[in-house]
Amino acid sequence: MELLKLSNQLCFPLYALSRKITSHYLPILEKIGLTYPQYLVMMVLWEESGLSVKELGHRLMLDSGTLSPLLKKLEDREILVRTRLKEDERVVIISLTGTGEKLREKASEIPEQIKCCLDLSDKELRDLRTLAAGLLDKINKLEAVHNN
Amino acid sequence: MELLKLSNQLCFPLYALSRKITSHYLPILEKIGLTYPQYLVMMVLWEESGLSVKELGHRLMLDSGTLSPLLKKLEDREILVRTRLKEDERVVIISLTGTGEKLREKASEIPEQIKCCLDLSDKELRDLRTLAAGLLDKINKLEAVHNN
DNA sequence: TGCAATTAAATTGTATACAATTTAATTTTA
DNA sequence: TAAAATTAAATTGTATACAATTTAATTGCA
Repeated sequence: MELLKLSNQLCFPLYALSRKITSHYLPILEKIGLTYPQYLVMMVLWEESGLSVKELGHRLMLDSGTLSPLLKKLEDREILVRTRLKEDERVVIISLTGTGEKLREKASEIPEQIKCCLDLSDKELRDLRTLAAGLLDKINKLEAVHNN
Repeated sequence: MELLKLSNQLCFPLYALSRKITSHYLPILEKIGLTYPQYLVMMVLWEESGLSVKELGHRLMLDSGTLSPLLKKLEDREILVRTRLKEDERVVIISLTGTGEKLREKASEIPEQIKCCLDLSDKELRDLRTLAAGLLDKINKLEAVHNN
């Protein structure tokens, strides 16, 4: 097998598919005024508000270089607030405002809309999610070992 | 199932996994002085030099907004050249220079190194590639229909 | 033919990603 | 306990992505 062929790479289909799926979110997310990474941040915060930037970054696998400006934009729009933790002033806590909480209702239709517009079967979605989540997990564990 | 939970999304594991895998390429690609998207461009050109920007964009699913500055950087480093097509001056043809061709030899070890550092089994790699490539194909066909 | 529509790249503007550095606060330790 | 090490965010700098616009060339059609 010609290893340097694009079609034989794992990385390319994954990279292209990820971007493609993201692009399907755009017109839908536009209606509630969020970008795709902003939507991911909001999903985490809808599950649990009041997380630190570090914890948010851990769950999304994003660093403060990406999150800081993104969170600032959401704060400007009064979707969330940033508060320094009293006990440790280094830590910034991200909490949803009423506006941010309310956005959840508007977002509740999104997963269904995406599934529909991608026209993938339940099985395809599930298989890919399981496989991707599994590998992600494995890579993360590998990195954890490597860092200790 | 709580549809708005991050763990139940397809999009997130795919997005995170794609970035994670890309990040594993970085230290390896650094040695030959390429970024990840630049490496993808080079893989296409090593297979077939002399493509138009449009065709390159089609194969990589990237538009000229992304490719133009990227190609300019590679041209500055004399890895490729851009030539206007005589028969149609709108078209820019991208051709590898000797330097660009030679880079292939340096890159030939990369797929093996990646496979090794990701520590994924052949089966995992193959399954994910097949599934991702399949879905990508399906989505592309869907879009093709939609645009006609 | 001549001008409107189309097309291919490039450019512009906005929003990530992420490495590396900086800043400020907290811990550790000599 | 005071300086050194560590930590959490923010900032800086570089490189994508991609929508939208612009520019220049080519086609199509009235």
